[in-house]
Amino acid sequence: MNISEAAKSSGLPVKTVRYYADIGLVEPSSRSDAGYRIYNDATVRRLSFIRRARTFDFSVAECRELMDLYQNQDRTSAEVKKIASKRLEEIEIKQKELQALHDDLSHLVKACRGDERPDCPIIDFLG
Amino acid sequence: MNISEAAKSSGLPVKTVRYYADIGLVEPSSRSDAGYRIYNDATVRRLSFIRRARTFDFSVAECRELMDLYQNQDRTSAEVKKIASKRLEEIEIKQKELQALHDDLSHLVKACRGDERPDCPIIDFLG
DNA sequence: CTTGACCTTCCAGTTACTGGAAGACCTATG
DNA sequence: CATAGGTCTTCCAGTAACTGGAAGGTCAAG
Repeated sequence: MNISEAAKSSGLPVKTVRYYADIGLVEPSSRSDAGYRIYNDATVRRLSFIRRARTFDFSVAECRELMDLYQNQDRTSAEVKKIASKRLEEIEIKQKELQALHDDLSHLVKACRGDERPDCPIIDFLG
Repeated sequence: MNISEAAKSSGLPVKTVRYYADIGLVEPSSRSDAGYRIYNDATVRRLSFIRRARTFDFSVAECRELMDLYQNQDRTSAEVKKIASKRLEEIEIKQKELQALHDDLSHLVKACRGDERPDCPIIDFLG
């Protein structure tokens, strides 16, 4: 598989696949004579793994950590759960912040008449 | 007010106040003979304005836009409401995504025993 | 053989800061 | 008046995770 096939198959942009190779996160299984990156099923699986983990908001550093666990036969599920739980906590904090943001802003938008006159509670609040 | 007082009063880090001056978002009202940035009540209000807007997830570019509206006497509340409403929609989309993320991940974390054994539904799912 | 799509590397830019170094300045104390 | 330590300045570099683009090599079809 060349890079565009691997990209399509893993659901990542080509640029990102190349980037992951550059930073040593997922290296191609080999190179063609012309220097083209070649991916096999295993490496594409890793790319998919990363893509999924990224949709879960795992940082690339955490992905690297997870990859190590993924490939390590001796790891315990406790190690994995620890990382995932930490991520979950962070997501929950984010959710609360976003909710507060939403409540305040929606309150202000509702209070703003949105007509031609310049007085507006959003601006009053912000200023 | 020197920069650290302005920072404290506006609730922003000193570095950020300096940064906002650099990018021309909020310039100090003047400079001392020694070149120190001097802020007055009006400029500090603008800093607070930006800080609030940023907590609402407005980008700096959007803050600039809001600042223009704020300082332009002829702006209508409709313009301001339009920008804020757009932002609110984005926040709602983000909330949905974050909720989905949370549901999936919490499901996995619950399903993972987190013990000494290597089998782990989180890894199974990601891989 | 040519055309056009695809591949390579490398460099720069994105967002909104943040950290740190080098050096000027300001304030308080002995 | 000297000095110590805190604050200010500018400038440079780095962050995260890509993304865009230029210059040039490669490959498959017609």
